[in-house]
Amino acid sequence: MDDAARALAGTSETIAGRLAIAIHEHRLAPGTKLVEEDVGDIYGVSRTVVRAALQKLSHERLVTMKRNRGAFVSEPTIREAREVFEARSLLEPRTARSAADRMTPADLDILSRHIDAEHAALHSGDMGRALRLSGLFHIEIARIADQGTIYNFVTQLVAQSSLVIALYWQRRSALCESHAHHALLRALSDRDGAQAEDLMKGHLLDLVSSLDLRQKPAALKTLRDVLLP
Amino acid sequence: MDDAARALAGTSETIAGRLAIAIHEHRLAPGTKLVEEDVGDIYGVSRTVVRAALQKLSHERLVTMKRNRGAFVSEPTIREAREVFEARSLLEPRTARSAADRMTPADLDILSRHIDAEHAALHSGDMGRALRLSGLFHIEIARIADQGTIYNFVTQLVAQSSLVIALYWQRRSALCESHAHHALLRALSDRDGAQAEDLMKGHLLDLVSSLDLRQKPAALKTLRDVLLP
DNA sequence: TTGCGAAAGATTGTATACAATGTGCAGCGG
DNA sequence: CCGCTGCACATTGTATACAATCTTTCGCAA
Repeated sequence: MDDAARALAGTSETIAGRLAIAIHEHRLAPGTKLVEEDVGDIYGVSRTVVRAALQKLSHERLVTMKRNRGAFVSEPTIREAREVFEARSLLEPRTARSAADRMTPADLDILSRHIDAEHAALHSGDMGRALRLSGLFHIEIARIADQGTIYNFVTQLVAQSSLVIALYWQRRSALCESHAHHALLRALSDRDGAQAEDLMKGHLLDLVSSLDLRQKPAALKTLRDVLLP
Repeated sequence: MDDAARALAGTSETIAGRLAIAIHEHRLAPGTKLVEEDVGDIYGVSRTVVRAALQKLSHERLVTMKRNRGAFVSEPTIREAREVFEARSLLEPRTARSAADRMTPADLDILSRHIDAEHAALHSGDMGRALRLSGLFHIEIARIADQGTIYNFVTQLVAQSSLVIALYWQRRSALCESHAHHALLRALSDRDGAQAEDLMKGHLLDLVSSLDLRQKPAALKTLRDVLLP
C-alpha cells in the first residue's frame, strides 16, 4: 500500500460505502471478484478492515461471500429479483403515504434537487450516477416518512435493485422513469397521501415490467449456466 | 480457551446463531456487554471469529457496536420498538396471505408442531423458549410464503421484537397470544388468504398494545437517562 | 494432442501481536 | 471531604504471520 492510499484510509464503514457506491453506479459489475488484498491496497488498509467491509456488504446482499473462494459482487437470480420488488411493493407505497403526511418545505427542496441532479446526470450521459440518484430518491422518501427500520430495508432493497437493473434491464424503456418521480413529488408536496401511495405502487410495477425477468439474458449466461444444471 | 471449548468451535455463523438464540430467549439481557475475548474463550475461537459474529449480529441490530467501547446487546428505544412493529405490519399480513395460498400438508404439520412446542414450553414455565418458538412461528409463515427477501426481513424483525418484549412487555396479558396463532393456523390450513391477512394484522396490533410504549419503564431507566438529557 | 495428477502459486481463514483508546483507581491538592 | 490529575489496567482496532483451501500450471503418459 502506498502513501497516497494510506492517506485516504478510513474505517470499514467508509470502505463499504465506497464499494457500495461503485456497485450502485455499475462501475463494479455483478460477478466481479473483490480480492481482499487488492481492495486493501487501494484504500490503504489491511485485509482485516477490508473483510469487515465485505462482511457488511454481504449482509446487505450486495456482495456474496463464498467460503474459501472469496467475495463477489452479487448476481441476483430472476427469482431474487422478483422477491426484491415484491418486498419493495409491500414497503414503499405505504411509506410514501406516510411521507406525504410529513413533508416539510425543506424535504421538498431536497427531493427537487435530487430530481434535477438525476436529470443532469442523464443528459450528461452518466447513467450510473443517474441510477444512483434515482435510488436515492426512493431512500429519501423513506427518510421523510421517519421510519428508521423501513428506511434501512428500503436502502438495502434499492441497492439490490441496482444489481437487478444491471442484470435484467432491457433497453427499450430508456425514458428512465423521471416522469414518475415528478408525479410522486407533486403528490408528496400536495400532501396527498393516497395519491402518493398509488403512484409509488404504479411506479414499482412499471420498474418491474421494464425488466426482462422471463429468463436470464443470453449475453450474461455463462457456459456453466447453460450446460451444468 | 480449554479443550472442551475448542471442541465446539464453529464458524462465526454458528457463534452468531448461538448468541442470537441466547438473546432471543432472554438469557442475554439488553445492555449486556459482550467482551470479545470472553466470548472467544467460551466457544474456543479467537477474537477474529467472535468479531465477525458480533458484526453480523450488529447488522441485524441485535447487537450495537460502539467504537472503541465494545459490543452490547441492543436496547431498542420506544421509537425503535414502534418502528419495528410498523415494518412488521407492512410485511407480515400480506405475507400471511401468500402463505395461505401455498400451504402444503407438510407446512401444516410444521406449524402445528411449533404451536404444540410453544404450549409445552409455556406450561413448563420456560418463557424464553416459548417466546423464541412464538417468533419462529412468524418466521415459518414467511418461509411458507416462499419470499426469501421478506423472510430475511421478518427474521430480523422478530429478533428485534424479542428485545422489545424484553424491555417493554407488561405483565397483564400473560395469555401469550397462543389463541392468535391457533386462529392463524386455521385460516392458513383453510387456505383463506384474506382471513389470514386480517388475523395477522390484528395479531400484530395486539402485540403492540400488550407493550408499554408510553415511556421507558422506571426500573430500566438509568440515572443517565433521567438526568442527562 | 488429450487427459490426468501433483506441485507451485494465489487467496482466504484464523490466530496472535502490537497500537490506540477507554476505564477506573490512587494519590494529591484544595 | 470533594474533585482533579495521571498512571495502570482492560478492551478494542489494526496489522501481520501462519495454516487451510482452492486454482492454475506443468509434466508425463496414453
